[in-house]
Amino acid sequence: MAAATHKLIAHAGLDAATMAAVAREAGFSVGLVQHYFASKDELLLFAYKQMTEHQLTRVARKVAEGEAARQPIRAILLDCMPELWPLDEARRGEYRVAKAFHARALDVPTVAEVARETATVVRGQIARAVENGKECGEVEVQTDAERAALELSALIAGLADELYSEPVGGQGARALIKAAEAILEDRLGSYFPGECHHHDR
Amino acid sequence: MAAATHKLIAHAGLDAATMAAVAREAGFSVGLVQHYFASKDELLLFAYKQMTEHQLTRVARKVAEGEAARQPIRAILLDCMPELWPLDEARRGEYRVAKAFHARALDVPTVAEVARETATVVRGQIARAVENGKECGEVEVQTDAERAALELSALIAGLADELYSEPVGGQGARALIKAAEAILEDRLGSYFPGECHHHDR
DNA sequence: GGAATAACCATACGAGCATATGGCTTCCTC
DNA sequence: GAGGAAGCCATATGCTCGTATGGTTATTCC
Repeated sequence: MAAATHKLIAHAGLDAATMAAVAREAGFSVGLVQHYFASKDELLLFAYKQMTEHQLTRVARKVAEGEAARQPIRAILLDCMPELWPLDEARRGEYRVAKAFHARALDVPTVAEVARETATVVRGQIARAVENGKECGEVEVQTDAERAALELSALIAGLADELYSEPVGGQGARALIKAAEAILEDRLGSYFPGECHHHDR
Repeated sequence: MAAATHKLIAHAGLDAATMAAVAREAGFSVGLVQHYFASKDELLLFAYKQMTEHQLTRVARKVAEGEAARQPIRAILLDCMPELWPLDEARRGEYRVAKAFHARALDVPTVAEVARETATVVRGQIARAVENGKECGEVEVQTDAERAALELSALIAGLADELYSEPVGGQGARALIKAAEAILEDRLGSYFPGECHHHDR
């Protein structure tokens, strides 16, 4: 049911996600949707929460993989961040849903709460990565981790917007993606200039 | 009339900007609004266009002032960019309106066109500033101006999001603004490391 | 000065929506 | 096997919205 909601919003915006449309898309009746969700707001909020959870889970898995492979933190971050970019149709859909809810967050406090929370989590994880980088020698010790996390998370979000405007698959899109990746790499390089000095045991 | 629309959207979101509400807010009848705008879409698009025009005009004035005062390009950019940040109630309102339309742009091509165009203008102006910086010695000649503009515009947009989440006026807000300004200053510093070598005549 | 054009209004209409209501079935559980 | 909860549905209700309609009052221009 949340999947149907996601699909509708991704395809035609929040306004298209009516109770009737969700029910039809999910193959149920309107009444059943009401049976599980007391109101439309509840349904939307649930769908939104679930999507952000999925995103964060994917990122967490990538982090775990990177750590298992003993990759430097810089490389792990470089691998994770484009997970939030609209690089294929699935992630373009997520981007659209996220944007729709960001607008809704301006007026609906419960949505704003979720948006704020996920943003805080992302920034916190980046900040922790920078702190870890200090310990293992990738990051200079005087670096302000919070400030770095602020810049990096802002940059990711901003680049996502720029990337979305170019339709996927074209040559212009490929060039843009290259540019965005290069920017991210550069910026990560400026915050993580060193080599990890930990040795495999 | 566009002002009334702006006010409503800024205060309560796109959904609150109904024909009746706009008419009431502007002190006219619904019929008169219809007389000037063939459809609601037309009204919304006009209001959006006008707002972006206002923003770009303000920026252009700041640029002109900075050039008249022979300020270095880096300083002019540092002065202009926060113009798009939600630093006071007026600009918070503009931010909300812009966000609402960005979401709408996902589904309405005419809105997407305007959003895309203004984004292109902003990026183009930054790129031109970088090119100018090369000529006067502030920027290293091998710098990729398009890439720099991409990063800077993404950074501004991303930082705007981060800034908005903190309510204005608090101490947390002031700290965040400081941090955002510091980041922007740093980044401008990395793209504009030199001094202008032009002399006053 | 008269006709056409523009400014301006109240109200009607019809569609779409969220939600409420009252039901029917299935499946546990005591 | 009675009964009650949970799964499931069709339809009614009432509201809000964009737009259509048919006007009246100014203004302008020949």
